[in-house]
Amino acid sequence: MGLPKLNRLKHWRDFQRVYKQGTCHHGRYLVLRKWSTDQDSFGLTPPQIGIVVGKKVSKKATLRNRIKRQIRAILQDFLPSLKPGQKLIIGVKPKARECEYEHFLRELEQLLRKAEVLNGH
RNA sequence: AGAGUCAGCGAGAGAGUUGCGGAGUUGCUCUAAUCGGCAACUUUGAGGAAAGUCCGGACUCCCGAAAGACCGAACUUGCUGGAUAACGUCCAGUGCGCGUGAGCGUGAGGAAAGUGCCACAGAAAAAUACCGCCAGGGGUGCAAUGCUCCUUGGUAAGGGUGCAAAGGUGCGGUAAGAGCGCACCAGCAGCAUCGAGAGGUGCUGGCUCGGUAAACCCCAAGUGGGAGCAAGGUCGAAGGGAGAAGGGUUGGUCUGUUUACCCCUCCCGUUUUUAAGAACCGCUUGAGGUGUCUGGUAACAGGCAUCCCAGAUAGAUAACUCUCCUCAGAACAGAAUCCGGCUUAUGUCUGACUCUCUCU
RNA sequence: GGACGCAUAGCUCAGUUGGUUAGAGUACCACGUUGACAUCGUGGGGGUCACUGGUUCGAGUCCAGUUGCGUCCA
Repeated sequence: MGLPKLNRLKHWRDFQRVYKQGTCHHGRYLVLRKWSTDQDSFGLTPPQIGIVVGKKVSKKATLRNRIKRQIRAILQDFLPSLKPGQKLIIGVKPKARECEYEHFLRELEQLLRKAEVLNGH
């Protein structure tokens, strides 16, 4: 994982919680799911992000890994500006098979703004 | 120049910025202490197939008195010899087949131990006589040694059928024919010889025998069976569910009232069990790489020197920029306990060799 | 990661020890029945037996490899 350990979403239960209770924002190639813990409480955990690339995107493990890495690399830049206490899942749609790095960059920026996850907006 | 065969290297290289996994050192922090957390530095970080899971092992647990010997069953393998921990793998050789050739392929034991099957067609699918050919006998009619009919026997030349028809071709021979005889070829048996063996070569003999064993089977060799690192083991015990017996208490039911008994709820500790989750071990020093020498045609083995080279657990290699190489820049593709193979997917380059054409 | 199973008509499935032209139901089409439709009856079309190679005279079936889909195991 290109992300620091603190910012990874690991537990199976956390994923379930985000899927059931979180809000959903669709893009063209990506899906962003968000679930915020009590925003007022001061148990400020850092933002945790998980990336999901299903087998429907591609059968090849190398291609799936490549997409994950590219998304992680983009998230590097956004990490400092994320609000704490949030859990995010980024899903990849099958259309993203032929996508380049720049596509992901634009799309992610849009989604993050839409979901109001960023600080100072 | 074109077409082709075989073998091998390597899996773009270097620099910078941001960022991640492991290991080590130092500092800070936490704690009674260890563990842990953070930061800095150093070092290291996917493959030739990591893949398919098709074989063979190592390792672990279960079954088993034990897995030491023999027998049987079941399964696997199948030219010969060797290599190996083992193998369905590899090396060398033999036979057969393909190719003009370099070379390539080979599931290649036994059908003369037995059983089954060989549809349709055909007389017959393993010893058979339908048509035919020939001979003997009889009947009928005619001038007839001939024709026609019946019957007995001989025959495997010819016909047609079929994937396949009883060794093939030619000559002789015969009533007609036939390995009945001869020559050559093929096959079988025996002997001699060469070879470690599969087999090769030569001579002699009698004249014969369909195919199928990726049908059952026979022979030879091998394997205790089953599950697989999500195997298996250790630590810890906060909280949850269920059952058992015990104690306490509240409320309800019952009663005119009280006590005892019974049912449900709650609490307490004891014990058994279950599900889910977490931590650690297994977890990487190995039938290990690299270099060199020796033995061997080779696969490979042995000696010496040297090196330590991923160990993650929602799972680490990315993004951007520049330079070199190139006409242009890359294909197939991601370790998950570890090895030896096989198979499949694939881009580039180098060398050797073969054939064809053209020129000198 | 490991252990298994399946693939036959548009769909759901048969297909015994290899054998002649691979079947059934449903769906589709045509005709009949009806004033018309449904039901019903008759007939018809539709198959790379997942793919590739081998054994065999002959493979849906036997053998080997490939592809796709699915199940189970802490």
